Amino acid sequence: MGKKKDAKERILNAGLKEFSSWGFSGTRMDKIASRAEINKAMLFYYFSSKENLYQEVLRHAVRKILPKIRNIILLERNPKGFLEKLPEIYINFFSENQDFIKMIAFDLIQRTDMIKTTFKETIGTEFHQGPQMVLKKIKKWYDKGAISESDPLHFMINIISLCLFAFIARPIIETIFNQKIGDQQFIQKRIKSVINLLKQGMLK
Amino acid sequence: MGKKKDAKERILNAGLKEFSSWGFSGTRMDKIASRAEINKAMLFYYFSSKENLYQEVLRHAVRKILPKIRNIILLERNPKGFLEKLPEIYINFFSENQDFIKMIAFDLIQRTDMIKTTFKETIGTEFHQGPQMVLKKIKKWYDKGAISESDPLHFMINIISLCLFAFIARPIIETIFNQKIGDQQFIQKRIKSVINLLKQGMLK
DNA sequence: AAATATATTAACCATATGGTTAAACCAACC
DNA sequence: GGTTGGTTTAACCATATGGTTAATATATTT
Repeated sequence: MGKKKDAKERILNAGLKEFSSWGFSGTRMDKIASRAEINKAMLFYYFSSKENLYQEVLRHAVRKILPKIRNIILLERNPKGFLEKLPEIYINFFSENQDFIKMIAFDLIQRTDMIKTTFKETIGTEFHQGPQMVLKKIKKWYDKGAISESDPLHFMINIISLCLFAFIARPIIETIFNQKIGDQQFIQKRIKSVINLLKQGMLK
Repeated sequence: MGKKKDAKERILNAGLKEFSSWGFSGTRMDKIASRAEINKAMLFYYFSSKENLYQEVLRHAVRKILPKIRNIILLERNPKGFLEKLPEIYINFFSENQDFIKMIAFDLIQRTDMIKTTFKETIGTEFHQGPQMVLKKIKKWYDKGAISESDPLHFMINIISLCLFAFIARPIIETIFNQKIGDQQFIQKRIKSVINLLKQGMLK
């Protein structure tokens, strides 16, 4: 096999790179083909359309993150552990998968319906009632007096915002504040800062 | 005048709407034209190219937010006041200018060089050494023992993340957690939650 | 009112782009 | 060695799209 079955995989990788750099409409099929070092017709042979290739790439990527967070988010029974472990996992994953993040970010803005569908599909099959269960768990923590944020939704938004945003807004942050982001030092500091803020700010 | 000078303004508005919905390459000049209710040739008559129109729209939008935050960010001498006032201004502005946010968000991902230039231009002329001064001010607060976050950059990233992210990630948050965002109730709660978290988490 | 400058339009153009096709290639099996 | 089924390619195609042009309408100036 070797070369043969590689093609599909190479296309998916090239697709991720291109789509995450240029968005759906900015991406050219020719460029994906040349990046994957195959003839353009192969794209359509394996994936039938740009739209479809895009969805496959997205699915492929979404499936990568879910298993990583599922265990923490569902199994952790203690708010302190939750606020210590989740940011580290999120931030490390995001900093290691910036293409993925960019692609998601594009969808957040532009192709909202599609990403809703993709997430529903993927969450539906692999994640079940996850999100609702998490909200319930957080509510219980509040009722027991373990945390100070009364609204579970904002509790979660706070965490995700602090972990993700820096990696989306990276270029502008670098420009405005004239500092480099993305090296290991920044990431470690980011993890620390987020965990400190969350624990001190939401734990009782 | 009336109808006449309107055209340019109408084009800029239509441009903002279209560019923020579809990104640069996803936006069609014809659609901008029809939204602005003018002939397509007018776009090129006034703005000479898509690229140029895009930049004008972006500049137009960036200039709107800077004055709003400048005073707070430069004049506020007290960390408590800073953390109370900034989130409210940010979140209200973002929730009222979602097109603007979306357009910026596109640039953050896709056209990083351009947004760097635009910001440098606009900040350069209208904002001066603002960002550096803010970082210095925050450093002083830390040295005086008024705040617990030692890194001024992360201090600022924390604030902006918490204020902005929800409005970018809105569709996916709504999907995952099955809740509606964007109505007045959510915004008020968001402001409260952010201010609480920031004060409790970063003030000493 | 004539002349001049500005605004507006319909019809075009060149090229880029997603997608197709028909033929060739190649491995495995008989 | 030939047949079969998947894989790969070069050459095409139809259409969409950014951009142009030349003529016309509308103000503005003299």
